[in-house]
Amino acid sequence: MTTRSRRPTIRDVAERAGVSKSLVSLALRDDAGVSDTTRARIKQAAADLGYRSNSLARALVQGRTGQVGVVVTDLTNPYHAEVALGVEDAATTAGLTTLLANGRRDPGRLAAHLHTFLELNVDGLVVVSSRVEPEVLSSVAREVPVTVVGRPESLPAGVDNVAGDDRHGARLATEHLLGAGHRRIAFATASTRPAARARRAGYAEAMRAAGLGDGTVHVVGDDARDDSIDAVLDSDATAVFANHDLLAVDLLDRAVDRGIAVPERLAVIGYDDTDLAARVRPRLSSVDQRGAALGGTALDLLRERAGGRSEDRHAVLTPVLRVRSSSA
Amino acid sequence: MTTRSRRPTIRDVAERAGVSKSLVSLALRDDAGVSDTTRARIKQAAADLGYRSNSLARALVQGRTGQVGVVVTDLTNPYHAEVALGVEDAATTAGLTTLLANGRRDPGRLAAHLHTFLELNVDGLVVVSSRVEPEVLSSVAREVPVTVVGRPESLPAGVDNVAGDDRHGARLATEHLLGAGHRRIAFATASTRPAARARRAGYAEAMRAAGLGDGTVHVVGDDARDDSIDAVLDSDATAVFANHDLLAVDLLDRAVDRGIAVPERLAVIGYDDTDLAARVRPRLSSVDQRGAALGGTALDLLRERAGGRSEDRHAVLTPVLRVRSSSA
DNA sequence: CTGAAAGCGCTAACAT
DNA sequence: ATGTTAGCGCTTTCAG
Repeated sequence: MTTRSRRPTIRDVAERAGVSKSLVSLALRDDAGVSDTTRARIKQAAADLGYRSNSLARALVQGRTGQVGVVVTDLTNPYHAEVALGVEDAATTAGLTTLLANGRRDPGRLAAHLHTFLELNVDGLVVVSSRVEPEVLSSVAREVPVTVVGRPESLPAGVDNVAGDDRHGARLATEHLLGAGHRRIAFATASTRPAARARRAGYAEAMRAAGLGDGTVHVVGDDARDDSIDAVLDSDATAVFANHDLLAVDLLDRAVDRGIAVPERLAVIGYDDTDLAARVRPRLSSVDQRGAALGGTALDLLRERAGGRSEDRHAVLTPVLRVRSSSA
Repeated sequence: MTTRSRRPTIRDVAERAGVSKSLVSLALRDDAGVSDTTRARIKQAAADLGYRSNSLARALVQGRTGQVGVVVTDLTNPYHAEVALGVEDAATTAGLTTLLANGRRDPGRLAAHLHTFLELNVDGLVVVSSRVEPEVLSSVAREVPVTVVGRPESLPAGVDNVAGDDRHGARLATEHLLGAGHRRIAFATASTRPAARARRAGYAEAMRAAGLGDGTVHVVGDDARDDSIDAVLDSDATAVFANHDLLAVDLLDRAVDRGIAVPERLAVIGYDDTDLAARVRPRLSSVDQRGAALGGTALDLLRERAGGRSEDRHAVLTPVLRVRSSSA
């Protein structure tokens, strides 16, 4: 039953069609210079044998694999998954295949995956993580084009980057709340990394523009049960802009527990526009980073590099506000 | 800056160390029969050059790549993502690397990914989907070991399988509701595929055992706004067991909209124990299929095949009930 | 212990 | 239009 026999090679096809090895190669790749009749005969032979070309061998001789590696910090984060899908779509369109690996928020594991991909001779790498050491990025980028999606602490030379305009997104969210008449608007974050800092800056900017000083920033604990979540609810804020959806959902939850009506007594808005935002009650307003577009852009940058560009590019995408009932 | 120079090969290392090509190969793989001093010299030379072996070339000559392909129906489904992570963990432990591809619920795309992986000469395939055509599975399984995770309509010979015990899981859920005193318990599902049928059977079994006949089954529409969701709420049921978490969450939502108290007036329990279950309000009770364990088992089966087993194996894992406030 | 040579399956330059 | 030949980078006999 399980006839796991040796796979037919180009040689077997040649023999069956009664031609030479190289002619088979040409014919199968629809290269010019093969008569129609011969080509038909060869293709028939290949089909008969169930021949499928060995991409390993081809890659070895051509020096390129047509594969791009995507390394993601955390696939269980729907935003990251969305970026990965965006890369995959663009790659498929370009006739490339993607390999995906999950780093689980661990810089060591992330680096290991990058090296595995290098050994597989991928033609390019997309890093959906801001946790990879700059030295690692830069050493990897010496071998193949690399695009980082997101905002790492520092980005070495030789590496491309694409990120959402966090500052602008934060301004959108804050201005939306201001427009609804809120004055005491707080910003809450558990992170102090670059993306969070940019959002904080955008928030402060909008507050200042409205003559409200720098606003109020709450740096909360990572844990939903943390008292710092309560501190936000205990403040006099009538609206809170959370650095990401998960935090916003935690705030929503605590508010429900404590009988604080959302959005009547407290408006809440998140960031990332994950599935969760559209599922919780009340529906969470959120800033959409357009993850799929980020992923697609990352692949474009890779292809530009492969095409010869040598100066670094840092692309920025404009996010979009999705208003739902948590802030309406 | 971007010195994307030719990667050093085993030849360069040999030259630098002043030995022959093959000796480098032996030394680097810690093969016996190389003197310690020579080995040290060779390793030093390799390190100096930043040599990294070309896995393509190695795979070509060895006929195996050390890679297993994982094809998932829908990575945005957290349950599937969990299975994929389980495979990855087990693979890493076994010194294998995993390649991940996303099929987006499309049988055509799923099949295409399987073939891509075959061309990459993976040593085995894990299919986390019940949507791949049996003919595709069986043709693929002629070339490499294949394990399907889940319950496809039909499973061809030559393919291994691992699935949760859906019948048992459904019984657990139903018995839990019975134990809480419920009598009018409904089963709701949008699917009529094998997993759903098995859960329905488990539900009916538990109901009969309690002397409640076959119970009441609602086949609802896929869409949350569908009236059929309301039909469940309008029935006289005091508890509902939903075929999966997303459906359970839709029920929860509609119940909230209509002022139906959960769990006081209606208890709800889901299946899959996704992140969502622990995040919605009220917290959703759910049956945990133990996705990571399913993934790990899938890899074990693959390795057994590679080790020479020729008869098919169908492994079954026992699920676990997670009780939260939606049914307490 | 070390080196030379063959070959994995394919492509591409070079004949014919 | 078709065939020959020389590798891609590595492992693996088989002689020295």
